[in-house]
Amino acid sequence: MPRTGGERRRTTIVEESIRQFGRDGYNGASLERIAQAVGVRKQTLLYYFPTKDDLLEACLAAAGQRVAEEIASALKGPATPGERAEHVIHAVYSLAEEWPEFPMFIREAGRLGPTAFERFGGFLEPLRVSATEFLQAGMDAGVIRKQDPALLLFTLYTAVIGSLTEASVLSSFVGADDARSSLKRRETEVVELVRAALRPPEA
Amino acid sequence: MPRTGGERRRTTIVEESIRQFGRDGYNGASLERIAQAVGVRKQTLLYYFPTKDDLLEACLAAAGQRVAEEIASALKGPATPGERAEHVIHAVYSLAEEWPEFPMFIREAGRLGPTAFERFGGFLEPLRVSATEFLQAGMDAGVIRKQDPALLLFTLYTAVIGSLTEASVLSSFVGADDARSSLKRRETEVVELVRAALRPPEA
DNA sequence: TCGGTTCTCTACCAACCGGTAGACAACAAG
DNA sequence: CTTGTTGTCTACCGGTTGGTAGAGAACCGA
Repeated sequence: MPRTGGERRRTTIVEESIRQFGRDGYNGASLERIAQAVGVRKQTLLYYFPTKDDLLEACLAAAGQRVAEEIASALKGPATPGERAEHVIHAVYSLAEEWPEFPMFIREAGRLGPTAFERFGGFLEPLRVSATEFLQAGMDAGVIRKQDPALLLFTLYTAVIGSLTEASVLSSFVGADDARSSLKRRETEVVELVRAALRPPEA
Repeated sequence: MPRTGGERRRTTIVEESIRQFGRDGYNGASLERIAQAVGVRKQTLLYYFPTKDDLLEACLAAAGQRVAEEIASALKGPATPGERAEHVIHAVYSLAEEWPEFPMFIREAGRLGPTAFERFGGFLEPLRVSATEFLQAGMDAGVIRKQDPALLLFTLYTAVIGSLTEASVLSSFVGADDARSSLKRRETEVVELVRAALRPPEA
C-alpha cells in the first residue's frame, strides 16, 4: 500500500534476506517471514524476485560487492605488508559489527555449494589473486614462511570467518560476555594468529 | 518388516541422521529421507525418537561421545607438548576422512545455538579444561606465546573446523582436487598454523 | 499356548512451504 | 481524462513437513 518505490524496496528486501538467510539458513528462512520483516506481503517479494533462488542470487551478489568494496578501501593508501593483512581483517570485523548476520550468511553461501559460493566470491576474485601474489612475493623475499600461498590464504580465510561465526562455541569456551568487547578481543586474537602464521620459522 | 532389533536400529538411525543433518542442515534434512536411507518408514523413526528434536539430541550426544573418545585416545601415551596438539588434530582429521559429514554436523550444532551445542560440547568439557590448563602451563613456562588461553583455544578450534568444513571455498581458492590428498594437505597446513600460533613471539 | 511387549507398518492430518492468477490502486505520459 | 506501467494486494494451489492414531506382525516369558 505505502508504495515505497522500486530500487529502494529491492535493497531493503535483499538486506533483510541476508539477515535471515544468515540467521536461519537458506532452508530455514521463509519468504513469508522475510516479507513480514520488511513490512510487505510475500507476493510483493515474489514480484521483485520471481523465485527464492533469484532472491538468494541477489543476496550473494550484494554481499560480494559489499565485501569487495570494503576490503578494497581498506587496502588504499601506503602500508607495510604486515599492516595490510591487519587492515583487511579490521574491515571484515567492522562489517560484522555493523551487520552481525553478515559472516553467517557468507558461511551459508559456502554451505550451499561451489556454484552458490562463486556467485559471492566472484566479486572477490581480483582481490584473491592479488593476495596470492602478495603472499608469494613475501615468500620469495623471505619475510613470509614458505608454502602453497593459495592453501595458506584458504586457512587464514577459514580462521577469520570461523572466529566470527562460531559464537555458540565461543560462549561455551569463554563464557558469554558483552558482544562488543568480545568481538574486539577476537579480532586482536585473530590478528595475532595471522601474524604468527605468516612469520617465517626462524625469525 | 525385517525387525532388525532395537539398539542396532537406533545407532543406524543416528549415524544416518548425523550424515544428513551435516550435509543438508537440520532444517534441510527431512525425516522421510533419513528413514528412506535407513531402509525403514518414517513412522518407525518416530517410534525411536518421538520428535525431530529428540533425534537431534541423540545425534549431538553420539557425536560428542565419539569425538571425546577419539581425542582422549589420541592423547594417550607420552608426548611432547608440540606433539600433543598435532595428535589431536590428526585424530579429528582421521574422523573426518572416515566420516566426511561429521565436521559439517559439528558446525551445524554450533549454528543451532548454545543450548544445542552444549549437548555436544558437554562431552568435551573435561578435555577443554585440561587443554586450557595445558596452554596456561606452557605460557607460564614460556614455551607458548602469552594470552588468554581460552580465547586461543577457541581460535584454534575454529581454524581446524573451518579448514574441514569450507570445502566450497577451498575449491574456489585452490581449484578442485582429489579429496583424499586435499584433506592431507589441509591437515599439514593446519598443523603448521597451530604450531606457529603457539610459538612465542621471539623464538 | 497364551498374553504382553517390541517393533514396523498403513492411513491420515494440520501447518507451512514456494509459487500462480489476477484484481486493483497509484502514477506518468499523451 | 484516458491509458499503460509499476507496485501491492487477496485468494488460492499442490507438495512437503513433522507428527498422530491405531492395526498388526514378531518375539518372549510363563
